Amino acid sequence: MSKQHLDEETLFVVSQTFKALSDPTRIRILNLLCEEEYSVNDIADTLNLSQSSVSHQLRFLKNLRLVKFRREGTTLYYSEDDHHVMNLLKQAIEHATHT
Amino acid sequence: MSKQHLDEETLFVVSQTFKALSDPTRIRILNLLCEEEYSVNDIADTLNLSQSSVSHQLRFLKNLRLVKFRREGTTLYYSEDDHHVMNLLKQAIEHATHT
DNA sequence: TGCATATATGAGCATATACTCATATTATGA
DNA sequence: TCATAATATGAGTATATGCTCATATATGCA
Repeated sequence: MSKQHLDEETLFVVSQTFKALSDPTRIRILNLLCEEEYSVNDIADTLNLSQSSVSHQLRFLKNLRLVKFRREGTTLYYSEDDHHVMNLLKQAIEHATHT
Repeated sequence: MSKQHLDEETLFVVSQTFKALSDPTRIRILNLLCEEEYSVNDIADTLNLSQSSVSHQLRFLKNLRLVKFRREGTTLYYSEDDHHVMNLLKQAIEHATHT
């Protein structure tokens, strides 16, 4: 099941994935998006964050393909795009709240 | 299942847990320890890291109770201490190697 | 075209982090 | 007690990161 030696690429992908989940702001954003889609400003308002900060973090998450978006006029609605990673987050939250 | 709002402490615990898993060196160390116990120098030799670096990272992981150790003379044998977090790591590795 | 709204982006800054080097601590055995 | 082996720790440094502020881009509409 688990490998004796981890190659460079696997190591990079895994560390980047967890890095995405290691920041409280990104966790809060992903925790919102796992329920339903949100616009950038809705995320900022809901979580009391600046528009710029949210946009920067969304770009980060989009680069890792953890979120996606659809356009409606000038508004972009973001939603989750990696069920597996979202599952890792949910497990960790479950674990943290049960201890 | 998932909470609407994440309280400060949950957010902190979850982010710290993923931060532990977000560094390639720590991933390599944990990947070793999930198989069997290793001494500090064995880890350093196996992974080609300095003794100091390994010791610093082990302290980090020990503070989060992700690893534990037993003493045998002057040698400390480290092993995993959080099955759940190890499971998160294994899942991520599995996922990364299957894409 | 011109203006308003929504979002993206770049620069700058303060903090966090992971490493190395040197040294301290701890336990063992002669 | 002294020397050695294994590990821990502190200081210093280079890089990464997450934020803010200002500005750019893009879409819709009059």
